Amino acid sequence: MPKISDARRDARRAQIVEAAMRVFATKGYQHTSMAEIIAEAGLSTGAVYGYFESKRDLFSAVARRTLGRRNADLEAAAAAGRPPAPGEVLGIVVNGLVSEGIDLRLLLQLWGEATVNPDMREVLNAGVKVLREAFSAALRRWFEAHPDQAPDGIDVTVERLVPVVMGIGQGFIVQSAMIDDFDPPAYLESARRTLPH
Amino acid sequence: MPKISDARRDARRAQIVEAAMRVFATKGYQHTSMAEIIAEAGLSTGAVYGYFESKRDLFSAVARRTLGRRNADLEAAAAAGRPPAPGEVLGIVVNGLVSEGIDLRLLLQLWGEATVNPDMREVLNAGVKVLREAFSAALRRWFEAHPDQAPDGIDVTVERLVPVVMGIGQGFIVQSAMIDDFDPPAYLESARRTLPH
DNA sequence: GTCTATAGCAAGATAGAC
DNA sequence: GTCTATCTTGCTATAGAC
Repeated sequence: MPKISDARRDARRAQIVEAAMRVFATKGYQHTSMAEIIAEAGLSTGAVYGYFESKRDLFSAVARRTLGRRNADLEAAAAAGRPPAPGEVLGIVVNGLVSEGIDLRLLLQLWGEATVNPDMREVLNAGVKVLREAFSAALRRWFEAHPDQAPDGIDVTVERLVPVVMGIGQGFIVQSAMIDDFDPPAYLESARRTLPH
Repeated sequence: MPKISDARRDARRAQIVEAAMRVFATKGYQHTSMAEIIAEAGLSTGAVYGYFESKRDLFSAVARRTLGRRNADLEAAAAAGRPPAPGEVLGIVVNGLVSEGIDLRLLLQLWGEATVNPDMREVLNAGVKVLREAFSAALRRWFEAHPDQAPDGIDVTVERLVPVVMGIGQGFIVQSAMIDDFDPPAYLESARRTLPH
């Protein structure tokens, strides 16, 4: 029996998650204290702990949110008109991240944490699985329209290609977060040329 | 004026760095305490702090060492007989990492730390710059032997391709460290097919 | 549900003997 | 140069009032 309306509860959760994302992005997960998130959200310790039982739990909510949105982008793209080529599919996801204002450094921190924290790893694996399906669906649509590009069969080709497309996307994130003179459009353009098109 | 021989000093430093790498890899940089590294190295607090002034400094030594070795692999490959194709160049670097027993999770943690720690970021940028040159040299050799694959000119093609090749490598590291059912040989094989060959 | 105050703990780094 | 002992700081999470 919730003592406040679901809507109000969800709004509070969103308020806290968004505050956490801002602080995590600038200071990093590990270097962010609960006190900072609490201050950014404009709430009190007790209030925040009423919604999230630990810093880890909060981070995992951030991960779920981000992965869910990317998945939605891909499904929208798969449902739209002309099927995008592999490089364009990649562009959709990456640009979705960027245009939503997600600091890509946050993703690197998320991955780093997952290497060490089994809970986090599980959250990411579940999310990646869904994302991989969405990538597969999007690529399959394109290869069905261009069967000459898949001499070994569409299913085999798609299954083979998906990890590399995702890998190029992960490379984008790594370089974008880490390299001073990284050139995002040039990277994506080169990915487009390299992947089947 | 060193009070012990340079050789002995270097050996101690290596001993400490190697112990740190082992602990960082299994527990993660952030979750590793100096006490653990010190125990793993079989030394005392004072001894370790005599060689590295902070945990961060130690981590930065780990980064320098790892990047330096990869660079050496690539230079060796570039100097060897038949120039390897882009996908093979990638394989050389990745397999170098793996066969040296480097836990790839360590690299993700390294990147995560670099997003937040300017000193670390600088170390990595310097290393990546060197590594990028080595990649460029290796790819250039191959395109010089296969100019038909570079219709826009070798220099342009190489410069365009290097970030994506590195990106695919970074994707390998991310997926390898994070995804439960990742298949490394299949990934590398697919990369070989996707890149010019 | 939200607040303030603080318990309780872990960890990085230092001091000083040998 | 290396050791042991410990100081100091900063943080997560809880307790209890409103």
